[in-house]
Amino acid sequence: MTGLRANNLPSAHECLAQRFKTWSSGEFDLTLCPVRGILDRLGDKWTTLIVIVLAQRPHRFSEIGRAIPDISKRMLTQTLRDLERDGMITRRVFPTKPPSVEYGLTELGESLLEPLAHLVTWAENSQPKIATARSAFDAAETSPS
Amino acid sequence: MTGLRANNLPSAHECLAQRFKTWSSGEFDLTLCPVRGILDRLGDKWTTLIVIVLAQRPHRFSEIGRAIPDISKRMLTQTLRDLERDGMITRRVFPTKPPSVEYGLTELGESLLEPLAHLVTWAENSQPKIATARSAFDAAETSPS
DNA sequence: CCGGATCCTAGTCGATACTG
DNA sequence: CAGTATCGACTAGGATCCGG
Repeated sequence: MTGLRANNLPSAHECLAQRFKTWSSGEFDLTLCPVRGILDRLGDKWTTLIVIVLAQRPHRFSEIGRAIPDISKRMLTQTLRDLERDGMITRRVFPTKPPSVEYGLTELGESLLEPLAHLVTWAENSQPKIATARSAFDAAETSPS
Repeated sequence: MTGLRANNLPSAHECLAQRFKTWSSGEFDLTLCPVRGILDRLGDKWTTLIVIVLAQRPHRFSEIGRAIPDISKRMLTQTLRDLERDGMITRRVFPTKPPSVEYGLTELGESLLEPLAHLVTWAENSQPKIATARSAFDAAETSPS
């Protein structure tokens, strides 16, 4: 009864519902769910942007900074280290003078691109609707009656 | 040369690369990119969880709270209002006594489920790899030489 | 039962200055 | 060039009290 339809595109509904039931059944604690940690990472201000930049080709430290104008060196360093720690990017140091460092995606990092592209596409397509809903909501707020 | 293969699944690489080139070409400012705002929303601590909960069926206020044990009323209220403002969820008030409110996904909200399910699936599948990479990285840090 | 208002803490991020 | 260190502003988020 819980079988997903194999040939057809199963509704995202079912997919997520199944997953959620698994999570919330038994004593699986949502609080400790590792997926949450990962999603939090993706949600932070810079990770996704850096991944997208590196998706094109490996970049050097300052190159990334130029591609993302409003990131500070501090955040760039920190986010890169987090991504490296999670095995999403590689860090190659060339002992040239002055030294140069090149960052690139690992296989794991590249495997993120596909779901990420889906999400970005959705965001682009939905952006007008969201903007509309938002202004409608705000208008209703400011003129209640 | 830049044509995407139409019949085959185009690599996420190309998809994102195209998108990024569009973004960074001309004077399109990444800072103002509306997609960033949307991704930030998804990344905050509670929105995704609430959307997943509501994906199963409409819920009442306290029901959501019980499904997500470690959320405070404050954050629940705030996140729900943000989602409502963005047109992702509906809010129906029943003038019963005591009053009850039911939240449910709109079409727009449901359209998010699919890309979200992709991402969650990816996160679950990649979680072991990430854990491995993380412990390897930490081990290398604590014993440098 | 639903949620608004207020207070307060803890983490996050940016700017700046400094090292190798 | 590629970071590290320190400080300070900002803000997300939890606790609590209150009203409908």
